Amino acid sequence: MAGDFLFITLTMRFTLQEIIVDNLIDFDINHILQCGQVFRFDNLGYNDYYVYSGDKRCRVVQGECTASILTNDIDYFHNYFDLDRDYQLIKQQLKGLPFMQQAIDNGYGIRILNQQKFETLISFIISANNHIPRIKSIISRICSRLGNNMGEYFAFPNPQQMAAVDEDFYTQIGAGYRAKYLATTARAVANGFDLQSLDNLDSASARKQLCALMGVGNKVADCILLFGYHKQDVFPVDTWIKKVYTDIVGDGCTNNNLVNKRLLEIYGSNSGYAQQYLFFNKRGM
DNA sequence: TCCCAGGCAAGGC
DNA sequence: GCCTTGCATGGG
Repeated sequence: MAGDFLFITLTMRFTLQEIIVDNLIDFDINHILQCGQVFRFDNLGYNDYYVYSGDKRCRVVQGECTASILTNDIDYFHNYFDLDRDYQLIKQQLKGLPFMQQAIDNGYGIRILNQQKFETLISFIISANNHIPRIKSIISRICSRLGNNMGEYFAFPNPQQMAAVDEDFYTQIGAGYRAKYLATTARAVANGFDLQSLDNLDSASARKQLCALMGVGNKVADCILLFGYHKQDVFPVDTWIKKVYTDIVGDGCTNNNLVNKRLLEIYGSNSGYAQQYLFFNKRGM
C-alpha cells in the first residue's frame, strides 16, 4: 500500500494540467513574449513555447481559436498571464488616445505578465543599455550557473544564491559593467531589502525605494513596477519610447524625466498598458 | 565594420 | 537640481 501511495503522489506531481484560453482577441503568445517584458522563454516551434518564471515552467501551445497553457501549477500561471483582467475594457479606455488605435491593432494580444519581483529586478538591471538577445543570454547563464536544477531546466536563483558569488562571477558570465550592480543589489536583497513591502506603496514612493538599489534608475524602476508589481500608472522611457514620443509630441525634448511626465499626463492611469502597446508597435513586431 | 541597445553612476556645475 | 561622460558586450 505504501508503494501505491508513493506512485500516486509522484504521478500527480508530474502530471501536467491545462488552462484553456478560449478567446484570442486579448491573448497572443507572440505578442506577450515579444513586447520586451520577459526574457526567459524558448520557442519550440510555430506558436509553441516554454515560458519560465522563478522555479516554474509552463508550455504554451496556441492554435487558431484557443491557446493551451500546460503546467503543474494552474493557479500560478493563471495569475502569471493575468487571465482575470478585462483587456477589452483597457483597450476601450485607451482607444481614443494618440497612436493607440494602430498600436492596439498590431499588439492586440499583449497582456502584462505578473512576474516575480526579484527576477524582474535582476532582469531589468541587466537590460540597461543592452540588446534583448544579449539580455536573454546573460539571464540564461545566471540561471544555469546559480539556479536550482529542476531536471529539464534551471530555476531563477534566489537572492541568497545570487549573493553567494562576487562581482567577478558576473563579469565572467558576460554582464559587462553591470556585474557590480548585480553583486551589490543581490546582496542588498539577501541582507533584508524587502521587495514585497513595496507592494503597499504608491508608485512614486516605491520607485524612490527601488532607485536606492545599485543599477536601478528611473527607467529600470518603472519596468520593475510595471512587470513585477503590476503598477499601471508608470511609463518606462527607453530609447524606443523616445522615438514614439518624437512621433506623438515632436517637441524635441530629450530629457527622459520630462518625457516620462508628459507621457503620464497623456495616458494617465492606463500608462503601463499604453506603453506596452506602443513599445511593441514601434519595434515593428 | 561600426552602430546601437528596454540606462546607470559619478562627477561637474 | 540638471547636464555630460564613461562604460562592457555582442547582435545586426
